[in-house]
Formats: sequence, structure tokens, C-alpha cells
Amino acid sequence: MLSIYNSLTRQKQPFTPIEPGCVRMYVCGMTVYDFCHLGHARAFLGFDVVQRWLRASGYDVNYVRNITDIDDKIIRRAQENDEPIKSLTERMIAEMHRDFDALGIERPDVEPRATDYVPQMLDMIDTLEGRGLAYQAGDGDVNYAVRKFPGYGKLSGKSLDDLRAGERVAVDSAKRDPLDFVLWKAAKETEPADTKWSSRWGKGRPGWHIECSAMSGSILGKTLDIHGGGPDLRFPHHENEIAQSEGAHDCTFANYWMHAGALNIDSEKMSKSLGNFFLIRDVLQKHDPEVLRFFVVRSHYRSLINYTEDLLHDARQGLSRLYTALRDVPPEVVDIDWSDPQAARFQTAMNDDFNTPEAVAVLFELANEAQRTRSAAAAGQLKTLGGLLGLLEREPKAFLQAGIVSQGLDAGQIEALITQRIEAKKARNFAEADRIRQELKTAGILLEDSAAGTTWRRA
RNA sequence: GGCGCGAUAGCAAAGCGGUUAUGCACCGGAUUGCAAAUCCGUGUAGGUCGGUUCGACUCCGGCUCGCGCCUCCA
Repeated sequence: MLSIYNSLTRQKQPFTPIEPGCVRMYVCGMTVYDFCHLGHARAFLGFDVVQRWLRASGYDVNYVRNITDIDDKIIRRAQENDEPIKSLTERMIAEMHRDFDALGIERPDVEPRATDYVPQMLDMIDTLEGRGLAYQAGDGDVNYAVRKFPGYGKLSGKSLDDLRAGERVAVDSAKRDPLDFVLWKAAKETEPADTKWSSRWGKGRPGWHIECSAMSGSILGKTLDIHGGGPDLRFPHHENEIAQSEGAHDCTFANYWMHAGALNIDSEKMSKSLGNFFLIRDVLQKHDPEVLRFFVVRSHYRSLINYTEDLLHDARQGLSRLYTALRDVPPEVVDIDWSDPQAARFQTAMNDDFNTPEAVAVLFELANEAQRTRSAAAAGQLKTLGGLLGLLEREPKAFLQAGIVSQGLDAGQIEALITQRIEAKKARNFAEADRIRQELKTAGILLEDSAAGTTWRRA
């Protein structure tokens, strides 16, 4: 029923887990040296939806998303900050959780940290060396001998000779082949003690790629159902993971490879040098986290998303329409009946490689139906189906009135002005009533009069 | 240079070889003291050239343009 686009075969395939009813899913997580940015939000939101839908479909999911807490950038940042590695990584992990929680990204079942799996990494490197796939170079580093692994390049569609032809990096003479990558990095005298582990190759630290192979293998076994990650991890990281895991275990590493699409800012790649680098927390200063989630979910997880302020405003308008329907037609609590036409469309869409844009279209149709027919059942379906995407779980009023108070009026000030306006209306002083309406509108507050009284929401 | 992806109405974004995607915005109408929300109505979009077909936005090929990866990167 469910089909998934497999980056390895470049086509959609029916999803068949190794063990019926169970899904072993591994997604490459954060390197914790800085705050999370919008690209992270996009990718991890994408896999959050995948994970949610698998569970909603009845699978017992074991979702592992690692944390890389030892790495060159972490070491550099810790030195810049003059703080211990552990202190920096603990801080960044807490900040990551704060950002992800705000966006409704559920915690994985297991969140392993690389530094807790160094022995497993060393075992794996040992196995690779025993098999002639790894060697210690003159500089002390242990490298993977890429030419010895026949399948190298199968995920990225690159041949070693193509890669060599397009070579742009200075050749590291200690490597037998320029494409060989580091499994174990020999420690340098100048590096702090908390970056060094003992091994039979001498003191050092693991290479980035081996971390994921060791953690996924230790926790989920030699073969995964789904391996996911951001778009730029496909090469070399995932290619190298395959070389390591399949080289060590002699069996398929992952049956389905999933890659999220990229996120651009104003049509350009987000980068610090272009000055268009957005952290999640920066965006949440100005926008509701659920709006950001909706913005991401209304596009397909594999497509390129372009982030602009206008587009985020557009997303807010759309999400407001959905919440307005739930406000006007209180939903009844319903269990989804998958034979219902709209629920079936939603299910079919999600089963078609997690087609959230189509699923969101169903949400709008349910909102229309709820409003048109005052159907509490349709509203209930809207809320429940939305919940499967991590949306529409708040009180409508809470969403519609939520805002950054520091930027404008708070609820008390708004209520006071509304009271003044009601007095003016009673006195048939419509000019004054309209002036207050306009004053509030300028502050981003829209008033809605009805038989039940006056309500407000933020634009 | 190598590998890959994309081009849909004002904007965003899907499915689909022949039948309304959907949302936002816009424009009429109803409603309202005025609005907002809501409801009703209004859209013949598919880069370009050629091919396949009774029929193509949808399949195939060329071209143009845009993007990503090949270096740490979600």
C-alpha cells in the first residue's frame, strides 16, 4: 500500500519492511556545535511526518536519530568559546530540543550520541581493516580504501573515475587513493584531552562517517528498513556509510534511502557568507511555529522549498482558514473511518511517498465542507487528519490570537479597546467605532463582530 | 568537467494520457451600520521545438533556462 521513493533506485517502490509490522528507521541528526537553522527544520520536519505516518499506519517504528557530538567543528567552536566539549554539546543539544519541540518534531525513540559508541566504531574499523578495506596511513589516520569496495558510488551514481576527474581538493598524499576517507583521526599534540580516545591505532577520534554506521548497526541491526538524511548527505556521507556497513557486514545496509529536499532563502542557497542564514529561533521571533511547520508540510518532502517572508505570510493565511473552520464549527471527536472518501484520499496521498501537499488539499476540502454544512463530523475529521501531520492541535482561538506580544498590543490592551468600541457603537458613534477598528488594524488586529459579540485575531 | 533534479495559472503547489486539484491573492454577489469571517460565483495554467497517440500539462527526444551535489554542510 505504502510506496516510497528510494534514492538508491531512483524510483518509487512498494514498502516492505524486513520484519512485518516493524520499521527500523535511521536518520542522520545534528552535529551539535551551533543552533539549528531552517534547513534542519525542513529536513527533520520531513522525517517527522514520515515517522508519524508510519505509526498512524500501524507500524511499530523504531526511529533512531543520532547526535554527532565529536567533530572538527565542535572542537574548533569549543576552543573559540574556551569551554569544554561536553559543555558545548550539552548546551546545543538542549537548544536543539527546544527548537524541535517548538515545531512539533517528535523525539526519536533513540537519540544516540557518537561519543557513547566509540568502542563499537573501533570494532567496526577493526573488522574493516581485517578485511583489507581499511589501512593506517603514514600520518596515523586510519582510512577506508575506497577502491577495495566494489559498490562504491551506487547511491550517488558516481564512479570513482568520474569523481577523480572532477577532483577539486588538494590530494592528501598520506592516502592511497585521493577518495579514501578517514575512519579514525590520529590525535594531534595541540588538541585537548577531551577529544582523544585510545585505540590500537593510537590515540585519536572517530571520523564522521563511521559514527552513523556504528550507531545504526548497534541499535537497529545490520540492515535498516529506511535510512534518511538531508539532501547534501547523499554524497559523500551516505555513500561512505554504505561502504563501511556493507563492507563490514556483507549485507544490504538500508533497503530504502530517503533524502529531504533543500531549502533556499529568497531563491538562493542559505549561507553565512550571503548573509541569508536563518536560525529556527530567528524565524520564531516573528512567526508562529505551527505556521513554519505548515509552510514545510504543504510542500512535498523531496522538493526544493524557497523561503521568503511573503510565502510564510501566505502559509499563515492558509492555516488561519483551517483554524477558522474549527473555530466556527466545533469538531466532534472522531476515529478516522478510512473508507470515508476524504479520509481515503488523505490516506492514498500519504501512502504515495508521503504526498503531504495532496493531504493538505484534503484538509482544505474538509474545512470547506465543515463550514458549508456546519458538520461537526467534517470538522472532527479535519482536526484528526491534521493531527496526523502535527497540525491543528491547538484551540483555534489560541492560534488565531497568538502573536509576538512585544511587537504590538497585548490581549488586555486589545480587550480594553474593544470595550471602548462597543460603548461607541451603543451610542451610535460609528465614526469612533471605526476609528478604534482602524487603530487595531494598524496594530495587526482584526475585529470580527457577530451576534455573539466581538472577537479578534491577529492578521 | 562528472552526476542528478526541476520548469504548472498573479504567487505557492499536486495528481493525472481524454473528466474541477488545492491554498493565498484578486474581482463580482449575499451578509454587515462599516468591516471581518462565512457562503455563492468568476481561472480554459503547464518553458520551447519536434515525436508517439484518435487525443499529451501528463510518454519519448532535442533545445533554453534555473537549481543541487562532486569540499564540512540538513
